[in-house]
Amino acid sequence: MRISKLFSKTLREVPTEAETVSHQLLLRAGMISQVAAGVYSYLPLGWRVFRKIENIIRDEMDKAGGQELRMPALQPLELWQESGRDLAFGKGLFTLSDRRDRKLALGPTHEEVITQMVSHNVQSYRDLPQLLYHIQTKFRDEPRPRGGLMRVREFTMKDLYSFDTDEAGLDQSYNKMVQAYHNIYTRCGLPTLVVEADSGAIGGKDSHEFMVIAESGEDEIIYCSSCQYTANVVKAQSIKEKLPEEMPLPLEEVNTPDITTIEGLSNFLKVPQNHTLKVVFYVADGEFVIAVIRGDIEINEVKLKNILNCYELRMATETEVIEAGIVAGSASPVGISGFKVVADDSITSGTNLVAGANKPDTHLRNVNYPRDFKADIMADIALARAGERCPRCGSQLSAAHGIEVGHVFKLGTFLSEKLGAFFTNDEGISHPIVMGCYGIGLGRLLAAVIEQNHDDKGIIWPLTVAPYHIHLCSLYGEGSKVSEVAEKLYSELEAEGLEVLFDDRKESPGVKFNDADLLGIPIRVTVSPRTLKSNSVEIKWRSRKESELVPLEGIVTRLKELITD
RNA sequence: CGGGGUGUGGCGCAGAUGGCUAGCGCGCAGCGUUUGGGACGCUGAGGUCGGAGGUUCAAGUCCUCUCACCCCGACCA
Repeated sequence: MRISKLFSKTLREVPTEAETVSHQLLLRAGMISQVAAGVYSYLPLGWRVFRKIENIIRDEMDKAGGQELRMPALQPLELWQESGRDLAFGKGLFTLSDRRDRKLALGPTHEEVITQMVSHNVQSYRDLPQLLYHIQTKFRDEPRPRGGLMRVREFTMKDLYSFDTDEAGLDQSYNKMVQAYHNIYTRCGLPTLVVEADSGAIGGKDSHEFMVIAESGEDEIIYCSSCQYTANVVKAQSIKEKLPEEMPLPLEEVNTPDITTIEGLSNFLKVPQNHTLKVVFYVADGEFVIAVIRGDIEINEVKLKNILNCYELRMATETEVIEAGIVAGSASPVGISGFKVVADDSITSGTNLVAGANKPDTHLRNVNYPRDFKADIMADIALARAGERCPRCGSQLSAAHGIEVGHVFKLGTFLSEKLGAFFTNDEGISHPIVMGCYGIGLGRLLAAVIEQNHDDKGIIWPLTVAPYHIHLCSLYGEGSKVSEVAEKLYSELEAEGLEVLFDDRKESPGVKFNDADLLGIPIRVTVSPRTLKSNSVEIKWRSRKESELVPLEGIVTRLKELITD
């Protein structure tokens, strides 16, 4: 490809809307173009990278025994109502009506479609296991698209679904996929971490995410460097410090003027924060819920949501709290009734705690569980934090940010049961098929590759996903011998099937080199009067600092070797 | 959805107290001079100032409404 003919242009200045590195570089290199919030076009160079990633994924899926098929983006809404997941996805589901006013959804994922299809095609244990996948556009009405390709509303996902007769089979399929995913990321030049994850709207039991560690990542990972425990914060656990037991004392009211925060309370009464109780008010699918936790710990809303088994969980608004007759700032579960109380198990340790008195400017000393209040649900709803101790080995936990580039789920049988995907086993008994699902967002993966492979000048593509392998630069070309040599080299390389981007423009060396650095093609080959003096060209890897002069003779085979090594 | 911010040629921006032909840099086109890390000169093209309504002799500038986009939070590949 000649740059002089290339549709996209590079940008000198960083577009103001771009914050993350990959977004800036994709825009500057002319790889993508925004159409609406969270909706992008891929321009020729970006699309080439996309297709390379797609092919790597396809290759690994096929190697793992996957069969590629293709399901539609447009799906009947009924299917979602049948599985009940229209509620789980909520507003994230794009819906529309056809001319007969039949309701349709743009698929945010494809479990329903494939499960229904499998229910028609699989009757016997002899038909299992199956690994089916496709690479298709997904639509999700994200509350907030962001970071360029990081989080968009229309995106391409590779999703594979496994169908097995039992848990052991599922485990096998699951492990195959985990291995295939590792291969994919490695081939894309991305080191990833497998972390324990929450399954969210997808549902199911075990679930792991593949994370690329990056400052710009949206996710927080809690990990233990001594025992390899790694989990998404929303899932992570930590050991809660046990507090010494004392003799329970009688309840005592204290006046606490204008004290409404745990910190203020702790300072005012000279009581450590871990000797206080914190209450937070939520609305879970319309029901008012009180969450109680030790004052020094934060509530993990994902854990809370899972315990409550609800579709929508949000903090209660100020008016809802007032309408519930609660004194915010001095609230506690002591002496309050009519609400569901969920308590973190941290409150079972420690005695004589300080909690609100449910009266303005008043708190209670010597609150003891379960003497003074009861919880409807007692569970772990705490947010784990770096510095706390590992639930597995007791060492100190650390935290890092990550980009979620893949997610795998052991779904089990809840969907096959709902959608009627059963098989007959060798004893003639009908069983629900055991399912798993495995997704990779291609655009996000592409962005993550850039986040991991760039410098202040631009992108540094790994050879495997680079839009082209060779960036051929001719300096001061027009009408000279340089042009003759470069043109000849270009056609020879193309004839050999090498992927070459040829900068044949009438631009100064500075412009060409800067563009080459920005575009990040792995090998730069420069032809100029200077190199021709010694009958050679200059070869420079984008990833390295130094360059070398290489004789023109045999240059094509030399380059071919560089690329295949 | 809550909070913050921005909309002015393709890109980045400037346009106090309203004032006459809306500027600058980059990019783009033509000509000339340059030539290994974003060269220089001259000439030129390109703008419904996000949109609608209003105030005024006069609106990019003031008022009302609205739309879009970005960033921070609650969600996900």
